[in-house]
Amino acid sequence: MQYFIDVIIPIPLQKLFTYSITASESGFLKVGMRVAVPFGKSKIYTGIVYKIHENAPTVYEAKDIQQILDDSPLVNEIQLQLWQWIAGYYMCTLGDVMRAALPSAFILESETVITKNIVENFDESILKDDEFLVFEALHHQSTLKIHDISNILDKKNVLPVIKRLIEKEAISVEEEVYEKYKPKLVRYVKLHAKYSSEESLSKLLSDLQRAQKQRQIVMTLFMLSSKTKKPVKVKDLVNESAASSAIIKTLIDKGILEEYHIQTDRVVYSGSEETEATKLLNEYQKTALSEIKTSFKKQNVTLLHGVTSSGKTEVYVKLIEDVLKDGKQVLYLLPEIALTAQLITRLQNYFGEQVSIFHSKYSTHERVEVWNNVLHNSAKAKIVLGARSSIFLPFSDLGLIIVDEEHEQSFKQFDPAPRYHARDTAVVLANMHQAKILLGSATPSLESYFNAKQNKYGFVEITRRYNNVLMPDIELVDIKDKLKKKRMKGHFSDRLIEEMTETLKAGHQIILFQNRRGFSPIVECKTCGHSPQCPNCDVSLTYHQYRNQLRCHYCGYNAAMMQDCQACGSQDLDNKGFGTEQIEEEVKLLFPDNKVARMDLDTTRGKYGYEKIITALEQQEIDILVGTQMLTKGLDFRNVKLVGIMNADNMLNFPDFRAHERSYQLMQQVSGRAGRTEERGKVLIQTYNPHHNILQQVSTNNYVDMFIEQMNERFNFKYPPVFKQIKITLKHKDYIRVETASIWYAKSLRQIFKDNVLGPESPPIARIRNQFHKNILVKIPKQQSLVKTKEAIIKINNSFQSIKDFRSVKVILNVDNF
DNA sequence: AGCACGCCGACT
DNA sequence: GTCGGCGTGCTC
Repeated sequence: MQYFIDVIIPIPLQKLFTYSITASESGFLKVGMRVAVPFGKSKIYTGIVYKIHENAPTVYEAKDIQQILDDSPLVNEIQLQLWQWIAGYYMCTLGDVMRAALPSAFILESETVITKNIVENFDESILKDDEFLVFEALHHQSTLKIHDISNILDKKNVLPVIKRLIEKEAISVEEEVYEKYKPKLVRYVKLHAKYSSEESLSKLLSDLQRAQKQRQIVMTLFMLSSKTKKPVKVKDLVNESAASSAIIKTLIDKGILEEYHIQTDRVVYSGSEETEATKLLNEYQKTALSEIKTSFKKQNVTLLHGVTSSGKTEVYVKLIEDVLKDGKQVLYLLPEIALTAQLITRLQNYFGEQVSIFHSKYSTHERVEVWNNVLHNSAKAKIVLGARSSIFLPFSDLGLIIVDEEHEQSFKQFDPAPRYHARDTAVVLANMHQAKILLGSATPSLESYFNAKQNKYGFVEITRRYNNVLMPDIELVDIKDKLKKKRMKGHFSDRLIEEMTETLKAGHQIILFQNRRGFSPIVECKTCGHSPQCPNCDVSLTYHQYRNQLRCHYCGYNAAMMQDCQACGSQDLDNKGFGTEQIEEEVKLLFPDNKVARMDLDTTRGKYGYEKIITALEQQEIDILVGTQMLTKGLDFRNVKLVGIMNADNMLNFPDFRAHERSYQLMQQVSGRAGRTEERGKVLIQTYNPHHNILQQVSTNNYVDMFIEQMNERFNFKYPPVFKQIKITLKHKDYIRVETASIWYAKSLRQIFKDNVLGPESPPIARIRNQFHKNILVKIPKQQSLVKTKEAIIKINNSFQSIKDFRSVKVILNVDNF
């Protein structure tokens, strides 16, 4: 009997690959284990066992696997089921999903290792110069990597050289696979066992009379171990005795000390051992909690619509407590940026070391440890607090998923496939586990609210803020009118300056929101009208004053700011539009006595850049904070009393069918930062169009009106959530080619979907990173089968790929188009 | 996606 | 004449 396995390989290919295994391997291997398999001429990849069977492939010879990498499955059956769902729903391959799901340390790669052949009297004269350099290097170093050879020869393509050396039998190559994850070992020392008796110890100490330093270390070690009754780390010993590690090494070499290693977790909970009792809920929270529980009896999914600062987190905490009592796991999903120290500490105070954190700022080693803790259902990972990718962790017994800030678009992965939405995937995951899932937001997405209204989801509301603080007072300021009456100072209306002055006088803090970073998005020559463009993208370059640079926000291109116009040489340059930098500068001029800070992508680059600003604001070292939408994410600043939105129009006019919904959410969320304790907060929104419906709805905090009106639009224009949609983007560096390709694609789609195909259209930014884009939209009515629609699109896509002129055109399928 | 094979321009 | 550019095709 022959045995085979079907394997998922982390490459974007539709099919699984079949390898042959021995009978004993078939007895050992289980679905979900990793195997290293040879692929192509020389590569070795990590694959996940998907199926074990006995059906020999007919049209090719299956290769043998190279080795088995696990002794128990790394991925469980539910996960594989979820992967399958993601690949199907989001139209990508299992390989794409595997790449996104596994921490990269689990995906081993092979590396070519070059060694010298042992040949007597090798004739070096047959080698050419570069070949000799490599050969010579192997005298000093037993093995070389491809990368090393690139360095030695100082060129990129070194394969021909290696090939010639192999032909001349000077060297040989081998593929080496290695584990990327290394458990963290901490070095400990103890006194050698032979000094365990009093007698031998005192002899040792007298022997060391002449080596005071060494004696000192032995004494310190003695002191430390009797004080803590725990093993002593080398690091602690060094610190405590103020000795160099060289002396410790001497002692180890002399056989006086003995060193040993203990495997340690990288992520260690450092809080106190005791956990706090959870807070008592107020009556609104209590009602919400019991309503959620009732709703969970009927439905797995419930939407919690709680106004900003209504204390949703406390409600989540109570729900988590219940689930933990049943011994089940909890997943708490948050947008990356809202995953702040504030919230983490809060949860750790309640649940201690049962909380694990999982997000992209964590190193791959730390992620492996969280993965393993979840896989073994360890007590350290009963609650996982994480960003979107934590839906891929190997949960075996999930009882509850919480998706906080459920409206956040960052739950949708954009660039590499799988382009999944973590909230929607979490709903599917919860169903697979028979778990409950709670979606929470102060400004729910139309999708979720619609589902709740259709009774697809349960629905619970909290309409009061915690401590009965009033919702902020929102005032719209007409800047068109202010301009006419000459009541603007730069980008500040007299009203805003007035309120700011008053707030500062009362000792409170201010947040100013401007949804654009940099100093000004367009630099224009006043003489000839020329403005510098990005050489790779169809956008104007944004001027960044702090580095005196022009930068492209799409590809990262940058250049020094020029002194005069590059087209006509005029020195009369003008800045059009404004960003956070410019606002910061104007504030500094208007309020020279107050501390101003800025929070955007540019000031939060470093690992703790973000945290630093938040802490400074909390400790009231900052009076006025200027920032982009980063400011909106669930932060709790007690002393902020005024929020200013510098310009509401640029977000409202954004060319996207969700722009109005997003503007509402954004403004409502920023407004929510004002007056979170006792006193009522104030919000000023500056706009050219104060009669805009969205602004009216924001100022009256009328979510339902916004929902009804937007749903009408979505209905009229056949947009989600009324219709489903799939966006198809084609990219190529040659404009003519994408254009012909997209016309062909749209025509084929129209043959099946008729009027429900839109485009092809060039997006507002037609070229990014030297690639021209074309979009085609397929609208899918509710009654039309989603599965069949996707099948038809895949069929068209396959025919498209088989046309050789189109093969170089990149196609991106974006399901749901968030 | 890699990576090899294969066919044409710019350098010794 | 070679080096190296990227179009084309395959990977169990």
